[in-house]
Amino acid sequence: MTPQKDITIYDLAKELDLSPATISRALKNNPIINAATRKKVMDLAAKKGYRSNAFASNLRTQKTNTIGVIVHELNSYFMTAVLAGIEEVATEAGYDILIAHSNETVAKERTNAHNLFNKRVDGVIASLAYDTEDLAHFEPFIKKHIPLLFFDRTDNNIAATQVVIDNEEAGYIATKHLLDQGCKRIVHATANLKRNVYADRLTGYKKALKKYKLPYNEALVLVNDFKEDTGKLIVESILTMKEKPDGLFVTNDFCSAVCIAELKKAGIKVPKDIAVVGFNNDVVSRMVEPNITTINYPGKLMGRMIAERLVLQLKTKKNINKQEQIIVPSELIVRDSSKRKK
Amino acid sequence: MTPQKDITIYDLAKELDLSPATISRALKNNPIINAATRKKVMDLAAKKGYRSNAFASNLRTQKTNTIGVIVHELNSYFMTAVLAGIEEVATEAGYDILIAHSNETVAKERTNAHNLFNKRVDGVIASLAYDTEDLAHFEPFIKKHIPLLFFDRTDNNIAATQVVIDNEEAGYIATKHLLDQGCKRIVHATANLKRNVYADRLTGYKKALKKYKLPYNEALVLVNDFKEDTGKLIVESILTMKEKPDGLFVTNDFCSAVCIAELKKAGIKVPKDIAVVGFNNDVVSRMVEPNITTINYPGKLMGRMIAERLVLQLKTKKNINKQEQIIVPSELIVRDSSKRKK
DNA sequence: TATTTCTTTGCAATCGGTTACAGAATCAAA
DNA sequence: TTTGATTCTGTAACCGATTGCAAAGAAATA
Repeated sequence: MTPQKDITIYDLAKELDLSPATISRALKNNPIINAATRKKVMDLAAKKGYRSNAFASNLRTQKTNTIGVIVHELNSYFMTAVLAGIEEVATEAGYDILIAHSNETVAKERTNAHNLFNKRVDGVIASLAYDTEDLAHFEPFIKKHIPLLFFDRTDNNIAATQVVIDNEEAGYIATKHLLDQGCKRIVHATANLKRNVYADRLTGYKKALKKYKLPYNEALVLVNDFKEDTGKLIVESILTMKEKPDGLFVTNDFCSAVCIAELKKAGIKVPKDIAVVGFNNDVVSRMVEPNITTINYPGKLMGRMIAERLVLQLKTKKNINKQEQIIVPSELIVRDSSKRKK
Repeated sequence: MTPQKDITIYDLAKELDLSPATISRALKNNPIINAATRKKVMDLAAKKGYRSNAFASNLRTQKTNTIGVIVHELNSYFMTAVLAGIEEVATEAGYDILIAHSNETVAKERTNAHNLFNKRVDGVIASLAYDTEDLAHFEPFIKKHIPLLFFDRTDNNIAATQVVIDNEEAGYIATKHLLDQGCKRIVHATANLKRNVYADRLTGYKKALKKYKLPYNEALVLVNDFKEDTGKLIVESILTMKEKPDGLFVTNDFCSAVCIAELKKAGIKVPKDIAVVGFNNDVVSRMVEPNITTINYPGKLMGRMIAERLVLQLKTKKNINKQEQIIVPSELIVRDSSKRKK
């Protein structure tokens, strides 16, 4: 029971009395090789269970056919959808993907970036962590002209293609919806305003208020992270407000679900007393009672689009690390958590 | 703006007038190299931004320092916790991890296994997909004496270390809890009985009934997958039963959450009319109303344990692909969805 | 038959790091 | 001063696939 040894092109060459060069060419369907020879090689390779040694190949060709993906989290419907989209396109184009998750911390994001750089991925797709401010760890890719693209959580201070939704518009629509339901005092619970997504949604929120000629009140904007007990904190804040709000726009479905549970515990009716809108259309938004009104955005499509851009950049060597923004559509899905009018 | 060229040990060697061999040794902290020389090399390497070429190294050493992890899904708290545990231990031991998700299908699991095999990972940790029956795609690892370990979703027909909870015991405890709450007619909603986890939980369910001298009624066991609308189907089945059940044991928290929502829609009170117990202690179990009684099991610990075994096997070359079972503790967490007694 | 062209295959260098073995240099002991 | 041990560094082969160039053989043309 000794371990099975790997078959190399040299083994095949010896057995067929050909040179390794011919074997190599035959295996890659190089038309310069005689069809009969090619078939012989292929057959023997299959029979012997030959598999190409990627290291040798990568070393020689200086390519890895691998795309690195850095995500800020894994545990969400949106992210799973994005990954699925990326995978589809990448696989079709002959690339493997390498997933690294930064778990919402720059520290891990930095490590992941270094790792992928050392693994010499051919391209990188990333969504920034919660607290990333300095993007220096992405510079090496740019210096080496390795395609680097961002989706969802991005930053305008880096030369890269980005695939995003129009967060300002989404924030505007969500807020407008609450206003249309008759809300006059809307709490906006969101996260780190250094992240584009949250900053833009806040801008949209402000814009909607302005449109309805309502004053912007900073005290109604609650900035937190979205840890598990953040919902509790938000509701506590709400409960201590002298003038009670009648609307709540949370930029995260998980958190809005917790908020709803906490509000109910406190005897506040949703949507009667407070209408609630979340963000992301996560599965949880359809699980809690009442179902949560939310912003849906197409994860899979975003994944596909960004992977397509990347593959195109790799094939054409054009537009690599050029600042460019692609906006995909998002939509408001109205459910019971915000319905106050017929 | 030409892309930055990579620095190699040859570049460093030339600049320091040393041989590549010395550079290689110095960079790996080989004590045979004079401390002063080593420092010189290290300093220059840092200054020049040298990074080792893993392909060259892997090619020569026939090792990748990479562990492949195949998970059946990504989008759950449990899985994220397991991955975090694996990552901690792996990183500490100098291994990278490579995540592949099979999205609950054998087809992708097979592809992933082949991919990891071709990437020549040093070891593999896997949790089986929903419909995996034939395990042939894992055989290549065993043939090559590459450590292969399973967690959670496993199979007894393959020679591998497995880290699991005592699913039979968990099923027993969950059922017993419902019986203790006065339930007499308990529906067991579960999934593919070919998967150990579901089969064992059913055994536990049966055992509890027997203990309480209640008859086992096959009509009360509903086998489905756990797609998004499965909860709806389960509740529909329940609604059509002539004798209404008073207990529901679902082996998945997401699904049990949907069930609760659907039951409520149908005017059935939880836990008064039907007491519900889920499985996994997913975040959602604390989000829905009432909070769901569930079985908690330690994802991070499982991740750490299995990675520790793997690292040990890699270091010692012992116990590779030996059938062995490690059981980690699980516990019932009682919440409102099942509480009918004080 | 001689010459040219085309097809097919082989030679050998290359990618960058590792390591067994040899050899040089230093120092201590005889 | 010689010998032996010790410490440090270098030489060169190797891992396996790729590819520019040379060359052999076959076929076509003169």
